[in-house]
Amino acid sequence: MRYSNLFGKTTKEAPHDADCFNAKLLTQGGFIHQLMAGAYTYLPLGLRALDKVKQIVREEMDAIGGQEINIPMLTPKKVWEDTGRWGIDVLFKLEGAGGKELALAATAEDMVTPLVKEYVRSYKDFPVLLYQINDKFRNEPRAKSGLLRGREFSMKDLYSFHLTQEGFEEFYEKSKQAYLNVYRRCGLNALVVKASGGDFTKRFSHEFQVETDAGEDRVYIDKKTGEAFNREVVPEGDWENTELYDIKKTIEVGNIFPLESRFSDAIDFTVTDANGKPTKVIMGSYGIGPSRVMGSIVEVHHDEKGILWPKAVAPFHVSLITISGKDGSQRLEEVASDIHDDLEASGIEVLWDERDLRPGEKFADTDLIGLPLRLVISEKTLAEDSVEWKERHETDARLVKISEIVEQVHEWFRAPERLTSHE
RNA sequence: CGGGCUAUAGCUCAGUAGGCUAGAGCGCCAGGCUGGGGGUCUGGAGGCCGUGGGUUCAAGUCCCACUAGCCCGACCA
Repeated sequence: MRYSNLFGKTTKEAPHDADCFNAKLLTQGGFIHQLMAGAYTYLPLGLRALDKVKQIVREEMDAIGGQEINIPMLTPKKVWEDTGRWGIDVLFKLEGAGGKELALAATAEDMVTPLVKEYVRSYKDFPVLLYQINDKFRNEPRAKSGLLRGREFSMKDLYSFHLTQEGFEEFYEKSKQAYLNVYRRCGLNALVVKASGGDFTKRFSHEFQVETDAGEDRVYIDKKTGEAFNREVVPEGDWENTELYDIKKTIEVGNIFPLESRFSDAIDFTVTDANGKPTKVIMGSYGIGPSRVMGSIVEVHHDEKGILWPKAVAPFHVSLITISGKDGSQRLEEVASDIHDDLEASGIEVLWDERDLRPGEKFADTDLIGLPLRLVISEKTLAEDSVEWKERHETDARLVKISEIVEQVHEWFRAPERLTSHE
């Protein structure tokens, strides 16, 4: 893609009210634009990054047997009443034609449970593993921190339905692993944290937490066992005991939740088992917010110049910069165009900055946007039949022969990534 | 939902004690020089000073209300 065709502009100055790195850098880089508190428009760059996160989540959910569906975000009052949740305060309520009472989906147990009840005919249809990736709406009293806490945000929610406790437990552990795969692939190092099961269950639920200053949570890591706990399950009085716990400031990037039969009971959803006896349906819910993950990646991977996207979620893989003199040479254009086309043809996404700007401005922009590999072609490099190669996390550049550049980019693209934190 | 801060050009901001015919930098438009880290010169366009009310000879500036954004807290199944 040619930079001059890209919708969205970088800005030199940060927005006046940007507090945290993700809001500041994503806005400055032209990834997102705030519509109101807690709601952002994704511009082409931002949407590309978000879609990559979603795709990783999708692949990992498919890998553990999840099937993707899409439930409307506009929902009738009845489903929330049936589960006893019409009154929860984060629900956005609205009135439809004829005075119908509606709500925007804040989560989907209330819709997915009756759906499964209707389609399941026999114990042989179990387990059922359904997920969706779409926007959720929560009327948060206070939206904050860019993409980290919005009123409309993207969320993948998976729901599991089992008839046996063992079956559920097995899947629950599998999902934990799938979640860790998602974070690893996104360049995040997530802690598995025991948290309260809330009203639904006496058991622990599990949160996935990433260490960052922008986070609003605290995680307590038992110095003896290495186990991590959410504040709500740390014994009273031990909160600030740094002899017992390592305390870390974190952002929650996902959680998995044993629901037992909280929702299936609410709508009398039981199934006759092989012995002809009615059996409770055991559920679990598994949430992960791609938009919050995207914001967290920026919080963890940035430096004073801008973002450092991990290869797997970068909006483009390669930043190709041409530096032309006053009268740009024909050859410069041809070499760049060939490299661009060859790479794109093999699935490597290239943002070609062919704008007629001074080099410094292009370098500043590409550092801000944070694509993992930068290639520069100028009269200087052409004189060596070369292209300049510099990865975003490196300080020094080197020259690569034009004849070898495409193959070397392929190798780089396939190689496992060395991820470092830049906070 | 309590407490605080903020609102002036597209963006970031300045605007002293009420005297404004409202400024700067960046960005934008036209042109010159320049061409490997946001360079430089000349000219230009661009404002209901968040909204409504009040005080005053006079309000961007003071007072009240509202709206919006941000921060702290509470909340976050």
